[in-house]
Amino acid sequence: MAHGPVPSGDELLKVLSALGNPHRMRIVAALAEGRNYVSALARDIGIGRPLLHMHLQRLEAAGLISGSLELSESGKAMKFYELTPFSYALTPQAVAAAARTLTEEERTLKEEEKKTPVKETST
Amino acid sequence: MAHGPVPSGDELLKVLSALGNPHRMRIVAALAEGRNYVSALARDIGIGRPLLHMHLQRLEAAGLISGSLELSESGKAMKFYELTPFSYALTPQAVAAAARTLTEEERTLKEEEKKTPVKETST
DNA sequence: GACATGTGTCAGATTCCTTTGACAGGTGCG
DNA sequence: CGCACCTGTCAAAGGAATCTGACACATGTC
Repeated sequence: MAHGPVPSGDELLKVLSALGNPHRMRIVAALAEGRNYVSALARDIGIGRPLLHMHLQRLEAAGLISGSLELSESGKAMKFYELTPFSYALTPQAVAAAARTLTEEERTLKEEEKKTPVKETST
Repeated sequence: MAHGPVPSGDELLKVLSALGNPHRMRIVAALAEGRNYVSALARDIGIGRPLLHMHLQRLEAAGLISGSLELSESGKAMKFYELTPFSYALTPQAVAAAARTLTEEERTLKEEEKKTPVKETST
């Protein structure tokens, strides 16, 4: 969590859009009381597993939570999620600074790629 | 700045979803350099007036900016927008606290209320 | 083997958000 | 009056995000 000073535009955008959802806020709230595994978490919040799975991925992609697959003593595989101690200061200046580093509009980027020979993606 | 300590869930949700958009972040960035009126702002950012209008309303609804209709010396009506000095601390605890005060999907709630006399909860 | 628990993914339906173009005013100026 | 600038709103289209049900797989227990 090294974004105390100035997070990049894309990073902040990802965080904000990830947190700007009631279900995901509740997930964070649930994880704030301790780590938990998917099924129990789904039961706890009251949503389906597939849906929770999607929200968890979104939160993890934003770097707000992290999941680890562990084995219970009984031998069953269980994926535990816990939240990452993040900290963002939301002020006009911070948002403005981040906005200036936005590389958004991938569409525009792709347009550029069509012009520029984009040397394949390491595949 | 009336939300230093603990913003309500709905308020924080509105703020986060408002800021979680590249165009709106850019709008905040543009307004950070000073107040401006709609048409000029649209030209400045590079989007259409109707679209900008919608984003401005979203930001204003979240309490992040404020607009005032003024008259230029020539007599033309121009709507100036300027940003409000907001400040939110984005931490797991803050989000968790806000999430607990979240109003349940008003839509679903209303629907349920109309059908069933609400007999759940209280567990 | 049947059952309950855990994991994950998929396709499809839905709903929400975003975006655009056209429209309807208003004013001042040549 | 016609042009340029300002304001606002509307409906339709497009796309992205959300949500659901069904599926496949693994494990331990009865």
